[in-house]
Amino acid sequence: MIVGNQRPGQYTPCEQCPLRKRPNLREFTPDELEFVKQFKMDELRVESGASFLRQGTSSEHLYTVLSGWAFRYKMLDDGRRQILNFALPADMLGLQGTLMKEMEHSVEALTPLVLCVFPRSKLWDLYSRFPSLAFDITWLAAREEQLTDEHMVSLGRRTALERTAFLLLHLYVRAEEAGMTRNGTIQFPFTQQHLADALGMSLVHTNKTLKRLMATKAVRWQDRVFALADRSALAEIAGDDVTLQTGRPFI
Amino acid sequence: MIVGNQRPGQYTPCEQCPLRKRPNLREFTPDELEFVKQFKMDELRVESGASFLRQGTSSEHLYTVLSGWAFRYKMLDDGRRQILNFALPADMLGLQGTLMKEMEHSVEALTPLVLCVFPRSKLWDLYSRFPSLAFDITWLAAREEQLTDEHMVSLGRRTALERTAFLLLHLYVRAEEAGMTRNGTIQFPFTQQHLADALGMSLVHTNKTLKRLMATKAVRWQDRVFALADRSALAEIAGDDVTLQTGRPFI
DNA sequence: CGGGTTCTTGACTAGTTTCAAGCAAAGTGG
DNA sequence: CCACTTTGCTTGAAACTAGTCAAGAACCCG
Repeated sequence: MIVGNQRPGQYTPCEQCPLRKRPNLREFTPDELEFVKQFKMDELRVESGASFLRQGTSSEHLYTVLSGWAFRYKMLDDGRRQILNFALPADMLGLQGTLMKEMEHSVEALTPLVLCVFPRSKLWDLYSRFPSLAFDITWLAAREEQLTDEHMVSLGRRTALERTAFLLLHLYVRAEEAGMTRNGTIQFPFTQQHLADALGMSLVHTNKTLKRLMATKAVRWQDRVFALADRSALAEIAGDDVTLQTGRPFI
Repeated sequence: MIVGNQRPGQYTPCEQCPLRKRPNLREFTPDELEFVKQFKMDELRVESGASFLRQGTSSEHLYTVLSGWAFRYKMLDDGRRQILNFALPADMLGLQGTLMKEMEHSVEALTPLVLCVFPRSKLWDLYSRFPSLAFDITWLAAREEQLTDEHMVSLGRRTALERTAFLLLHLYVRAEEAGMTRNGTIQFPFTQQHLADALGMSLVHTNKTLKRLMATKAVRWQDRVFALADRSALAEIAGDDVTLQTGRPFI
């Protein structure tokens, strides 16, 4: 695990934040931008496969994903793992660890990850001086819950095929919003084991379900490249289409 | 469904809020109390079985449970239901509906329910003038997510017996914190169908799993009365004990 | 005293996991 | 540069878990 900013030359100033250019994100006022600029204390690069937040520890920092993929997960004592959600650029991580006594989940990088680091100590300052930003943080927390609620329906009540279709569609749509797709195609960085741990199924059954799904021609997924061939067919199989909140904030 | 305060004589002024007496809850400052008092616009009584928040609608209000049980749930088109979480006194409901365009889940009363009603329109006021309360709302959102994360592990990775044991223990502990238990005993207001929908299992299988669990003598549950006979045995079966955050806020 | 809801049980079926083995691609080290 | 190992994907068979169907018992309410 790499701690701290290893390449100071590549530090991204908030004025030039690449996330700012994305259409779906709400604008900062000049005041907010000025505050966020000094709220950001560092940039952290994490190599893929490293867990930079761990269940049972308290985190001094709050993070926003600048680039790359991560996932939140929980482990049981005997090694069973449940992936709770994936994190993409503009998503916030570690809020629980700064508000609560300790984190109850871990976060691992799926790809090389660049994170903006915010100190817990200035969070109070943010809440006092920028209620609009405080609002945004609450919004992000509520959205994260909305995503996990939806995933919970999959785990509890959708069939293996439905839930696999739904998760792939969900991830595709989020990646699309993050501008990571090209011609209905995206490089998914996870393995079938990750998918299995997210879907609450065994690896073998996930593999067979994936085959079954690909037999419908709605999607293709080979060599880590995923192609959404027929969205409405996939949504049909999933039993529901995926819509994301528009005009979302980030910090 | 009963709308508005039907019995004005029973309106609970915030100074005399019964939740305030509970040990685990954080205190308000006099200023905060004064604000909350005028933030509370009404008291709502809902009869059991009524859904007072519905997925697909936007809610003008935010609620805090004063007394009674409720549950958050989502329905699929064909009638499958997933219960996401239960709500007890001091829990906040409807935050998603006030922050987002619309609710993505519904909430139904399990018992006659009394709710404090807060208008969305004054939420901005709260964030501007009382950062401490804004912090509390974020805290409550983060906690709700923590609870659903844990439940998600159950649905995805715990066996039927483990997840049943865990949910019962979880509900008992929360009810205990809310002062609703007596001598290791509590009146649970839900049916096996509710439990099944929370556990992501069929009614029949839930019933059989419950029998199996009761055969261990760790718990008893008859005629809606639940008795935690041996907590450590139950925690052992669940694979994990339940601990709640201490010093929680409420509004 | 019905009629409805909830709980219970057994038998059967469908879905899922586990076990085991093989293959391909990528990475490692002499 | 070529064995060798590791990782990820794939497949079939057997064992187990959970769902569906069906029916009866217990209880509550009006």
